[in-house]
Amino acid sequence: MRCEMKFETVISPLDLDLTLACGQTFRWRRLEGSWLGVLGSEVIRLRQEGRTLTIEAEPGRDDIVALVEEHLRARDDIRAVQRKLSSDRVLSSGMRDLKGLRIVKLDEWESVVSFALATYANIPRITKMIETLCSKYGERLPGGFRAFPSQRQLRKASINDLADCGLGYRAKYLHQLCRYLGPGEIARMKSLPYDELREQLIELPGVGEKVADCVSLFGFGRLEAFPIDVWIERAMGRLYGEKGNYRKLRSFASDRFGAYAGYAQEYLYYNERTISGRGSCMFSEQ
DNA sequence: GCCCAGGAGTGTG
DNA sequence: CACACTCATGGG
Repeated sequence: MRCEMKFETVISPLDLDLTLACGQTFRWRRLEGSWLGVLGSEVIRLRQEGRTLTIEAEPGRDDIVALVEEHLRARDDIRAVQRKLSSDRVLSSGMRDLKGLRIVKLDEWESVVSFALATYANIPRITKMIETLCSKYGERLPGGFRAFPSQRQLRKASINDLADCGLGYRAKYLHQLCRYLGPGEIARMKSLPYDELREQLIELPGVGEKVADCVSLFGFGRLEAFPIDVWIERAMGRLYGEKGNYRKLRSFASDRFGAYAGYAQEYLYYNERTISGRGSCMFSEQ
């Protein structure tokens, strides 16, 4: 990548490593102390040194900083988030060490595809599936990078073509998604309240409650969404003694975390995955 | 080889 | 409503 444009900005608090490597997004690669990724049609390199975030990109756009700031949700008031969640005895102590972990804002279409593919797979595999899709169907970008393929680009692929990308049974869902969900529908859904957005997402093939909540949170930026996967289910049982079906756990989270349930979920998710890799728990049981 | 993964869809009691 | 079963596969 021949980066010619260079910018600096401050997003605070921010821990780029925590934010880009915790399973919200699957397209950033860590290389020699910086992060390489694609936002829209822009190849971007990010490097954090203290409070300074350095952004490098190809010349061509003058709003690269705004692009990155939107992706990292620079306008989120993390202090307000943590103040609100600090009333929760379980989260209050450990979450201070995670204040640099920010929710990211993904492209809506990319989020639907990514999390529909993410069912019943681990993160390395999800990463590979998406990488293969991008390399086969995404627009060519400088430096051998690829944009995330659009709905129209993916429509050209048959179910077998998609299965050849290692998608398994998910190939059929993606094939249908390309025919049911277009830019028009996405534009319309942006203005819906969360509960209606969620209902309409669940109507899509391959999208159930969990995927709809991931898409609501990461794609449509609804911070009240609380996706419950196996890790969160485990964490809620262990830390809160809370067990049951999706509806019950979701209701518990909504009552407890309210408008910032998405951040609470990210803290719990990070912690649960970390301790399974022989780390120690950041949160104390209730 | 075995186990499990940021589950969804479908059928049954 | 709650379960049970299937789906297809690769990474650890």
